[in-house]
Amino acid sequence: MVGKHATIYDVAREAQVSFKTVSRALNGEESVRPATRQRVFDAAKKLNYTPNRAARRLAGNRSYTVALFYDGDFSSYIAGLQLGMIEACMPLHYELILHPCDIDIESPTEDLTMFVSQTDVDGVVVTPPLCDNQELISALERLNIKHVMISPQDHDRGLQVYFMEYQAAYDLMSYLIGLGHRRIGFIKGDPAHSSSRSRYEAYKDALRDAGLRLDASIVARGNFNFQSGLQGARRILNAPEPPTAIFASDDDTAAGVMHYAHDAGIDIPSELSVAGFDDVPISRHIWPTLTTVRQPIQLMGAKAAQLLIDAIRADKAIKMDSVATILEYEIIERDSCAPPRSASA
Amino acid sequence: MVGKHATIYDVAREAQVSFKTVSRALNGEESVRPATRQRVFDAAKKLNYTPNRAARRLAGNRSYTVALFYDGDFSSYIAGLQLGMIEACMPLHYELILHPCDIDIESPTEDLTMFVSQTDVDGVVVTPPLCDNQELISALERLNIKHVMISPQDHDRGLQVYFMEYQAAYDLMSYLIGLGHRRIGFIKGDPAHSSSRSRYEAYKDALRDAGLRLDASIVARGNFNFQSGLQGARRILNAPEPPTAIFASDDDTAAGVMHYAHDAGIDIPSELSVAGFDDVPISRHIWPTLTTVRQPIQLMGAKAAQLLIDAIRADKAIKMDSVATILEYEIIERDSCAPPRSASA
DNA sequence: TGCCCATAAGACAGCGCTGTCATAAGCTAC
DNA sequence: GTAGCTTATGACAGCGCTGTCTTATGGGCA
Repeated sequence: MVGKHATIYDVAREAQVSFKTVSRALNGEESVRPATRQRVFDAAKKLNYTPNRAARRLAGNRSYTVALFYDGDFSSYIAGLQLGMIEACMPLHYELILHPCDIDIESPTEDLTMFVSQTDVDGVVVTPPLCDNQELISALERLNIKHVMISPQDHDRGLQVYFMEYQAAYDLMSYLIGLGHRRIGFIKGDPAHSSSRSRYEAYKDALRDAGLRLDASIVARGNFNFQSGLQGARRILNAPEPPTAIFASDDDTAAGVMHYAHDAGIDIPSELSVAGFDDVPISRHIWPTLTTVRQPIQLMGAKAAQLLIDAIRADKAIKMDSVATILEYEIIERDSCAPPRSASA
Repeated sequence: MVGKHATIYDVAREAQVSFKTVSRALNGEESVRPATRQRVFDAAKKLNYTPNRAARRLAGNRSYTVALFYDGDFSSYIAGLQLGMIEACMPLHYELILHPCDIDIESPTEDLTMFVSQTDVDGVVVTPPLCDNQELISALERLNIKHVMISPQDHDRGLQVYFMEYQAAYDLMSYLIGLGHRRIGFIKGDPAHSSSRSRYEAYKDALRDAGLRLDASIVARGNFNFQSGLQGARRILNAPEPPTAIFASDDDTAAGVMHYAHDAGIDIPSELSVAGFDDVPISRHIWPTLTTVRQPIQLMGAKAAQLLIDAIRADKAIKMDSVATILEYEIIERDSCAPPRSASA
């Protein structure tokens, strides 16, 4: 379909060089004289040439494909990473495959190594909580499978992209405390994710640093989802002494909290402030709009893909022991947080 | 990485046949004796053999890859289609590439044909509103690019997957009317989507069939997004005689309507019923939960991919003029709709 | 028993590239 | 001008399959 493609031979003929020189020029190899390279480029452009990927894969023994390995639902978070990765992959002529893994059912390590060997992807981006699975990461290292981790716990190992989780959560707490809140509830994230721990630590530290008491009756377990926000809010808002603000470990959880509050006739933000984390689209669509921390999710995906492809290309070159890209976060103030009544009264 | 793969030659040696016979057996071709086929299968399994995709692509001149062509944001709708497609593609050893297209900026036809020729995907799934772009579809037909349309307007042309849009919207209207509503507002969808038209037609017909008057002051334009729900609600709820219910053309729009109502202190559902369309996740996460129509989005994606791959494989076989898969919809009753006050009073 | 045809299996080329090695061209230094 | 080097370019094989053509094998029928 869509007519025949020009091949490397056509370009070679047009540029009056051997097909091998075309290959070299187009792949940016060193030993091609600038003038020759230019001739090749011109010929390629004239013939509207694009290399045949199947042939490259076969001859080069690489797939020019990377995978996004994730666990659980295809959340907005994963969708964001995917978009970022596509954005980075396209111009480099790499393709992206999604690979969902059910962490509960079978060994994710086996699942991933099988997948890599069958699809021969050149590398993988590993998302939380999989990137904190020691066995999995060790296996990737041992088998020399190129990989980049997104927001892992351990920052001294391998290629990774993250932002300052702890700092961001601490800042958000400072913001709430700055509004005058003295009793702030907390709903934890999925215990399998290391971010859950960082956020909780930040919560505790911020309380302590502000001279506030940690009260277990207004802290609830959670799971990074709507349901756990609902349940957490039920527990916390029915505590003997309910808080004036709740910091939910992510936006979906916060949406659950707000849902419960609405049901219970508790006004947000006048009676209860709610803050989330992530800044996924729902935070702008719920009512009132949610104050949260913006993670640069899509950018993280793009950076991860770049890092991965660089590593693939460098391959035999220097072994990069640990390279991290640290991105910026931002607190997004919206309508779900306000000074507590007591403070304003 | 991950050790060497067995090749077709290894299998051939193991099964004591020529490599060509292995190829035939594994590809399900006719002329292989059952006993031979079995030997080949056993050998393949024993050696844990998987065909090398790059080699197949190169030799077979096919890419074993299909694309999802969409316009605008990567919405939950597109995400759902993608998941369905992946689900169908995986077992058939096909890969999926996403291809976003900005319908406004350049010619989508040129964009798509360029894309197909560069990536040599074997086929494309075309989503609304692109699937109603006559020029685009004609080009695909002319160039003999295999394609499946999702919910197109014209049901007599090409391969397609859809559900009864009009009927679904009509049913939802009947539901609202059945609750006792006599003044029902409507917010249209993106005029570029043919579904917008169907839903609006259904709205008008249902009103007429129930002997109700169509009142332009409670009908608003829209765009299938949160923002247009917000704006539409402002217009409709400030009309001289506001409605007791609003049917929003999709869930995001409905979320916007609910947001506006909350801001304006209008209680849902006691003062205003709101219904959406699609049943994307947000409909369960907003408050109150949204009554809507469930489209089997993921299933549509899966069916589309199946249809597409079947068509690719059939290729030289019978030219299928028009094959449609029609799926079921379902009305999901949640908390955002109730009888109007006047009726209950 | 022998001939013919259908069906099963093999031989071979080649898809469009990349890797490796061989060779030509260009440059310096004497 | 020429040895002796570096650098640019070319020749060639081969990646692991599929398509096409050719050859073996076996069964039916006279």
